[in-house]
Amino acid sequence: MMKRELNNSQTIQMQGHFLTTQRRLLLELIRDSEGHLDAKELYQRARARDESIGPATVYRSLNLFKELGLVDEMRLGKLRCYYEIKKSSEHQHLVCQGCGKVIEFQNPHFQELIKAVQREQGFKITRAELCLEGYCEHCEQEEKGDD
Amino acid sequence: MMKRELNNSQTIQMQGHFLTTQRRLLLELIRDSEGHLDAKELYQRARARDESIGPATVYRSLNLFKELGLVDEMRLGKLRCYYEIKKSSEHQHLVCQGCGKVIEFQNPHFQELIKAVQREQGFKITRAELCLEGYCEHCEQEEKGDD
DNA sequence: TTAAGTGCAAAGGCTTTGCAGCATA
DNA sequence: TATGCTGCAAAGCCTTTGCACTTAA
Repeated sequence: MMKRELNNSQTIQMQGHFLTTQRRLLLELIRDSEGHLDAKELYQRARARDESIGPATVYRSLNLFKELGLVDEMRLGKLRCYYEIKKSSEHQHLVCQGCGKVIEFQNPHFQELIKAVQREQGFKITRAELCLEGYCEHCEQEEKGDD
Repeated sequence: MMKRELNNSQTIQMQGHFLTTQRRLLLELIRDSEGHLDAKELYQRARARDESIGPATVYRSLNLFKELGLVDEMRLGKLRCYYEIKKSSEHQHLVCQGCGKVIEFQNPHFQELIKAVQREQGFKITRAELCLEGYCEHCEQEEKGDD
């Protein structure tokens, strides 16, 4: 298990806010999770590594990270928000309803779609999020078995 | 202002559950809103027409309607859930961040995209929801003015 | 050093649940 | 009429806020 330290660029990105032990931990956890954690889960993982961290710090940090543009907030599956370190390249998410696995993907049709809607509806689109749910190959097999 | 009554097909769709005064009112409100109400807003509108209705009834009814497949639940904009009477044809939503207007649209690229992802990721997709946010022509103008 | 950040606990929203009375099929 | 539904109130979550203490720059 790699445990890279957050580097100086992270400090710079804090834009004057302190990069505290707690914030560093939270950023590490978000990054290491490959981006599919909700606030509650993040709190639990943080707690496992720092007994004294409180939920308030988690929520405050998430809000700060969002504000600074360090993490993206996504609504996948049910109603929960998931967080991930902001990436330069756009990608969308696919959630397996069987095992909860989250897959990231990119597809040229997506950009096509955005452009088309922008043109046809006369909207300037600022945020586009695609929520796909379904069953991965493995869970699809199991589903069939259960019927 | 048209105020069509819910017809018998609605009764049938209740699948054995009572079509009570409250449920009829809620379904009417959801339908008349053209589908972009969250639970709180629905409660307020219901309250305006029936002083005595409580939030519990609204939430219970929404859960029932979802269960029966009478309404669709969508996550648009912030984190709120919006409800609309289920329609046969698929459509997606576009929210204006300026005025809150919700536009429904369909675009062939969307189906293309779903098919492509299904094929490329080996997923069986069961739910697909596209969340677009931006500024409509009118609000885009105002934005420019404010800068 | 000192302003910003933290933990704790309490408060705030929204949603669900338990229960006695009411209304629909 | 009898079960299911409702309203009320209380409880449950998740998230935010206030305050005194701590800590990073």
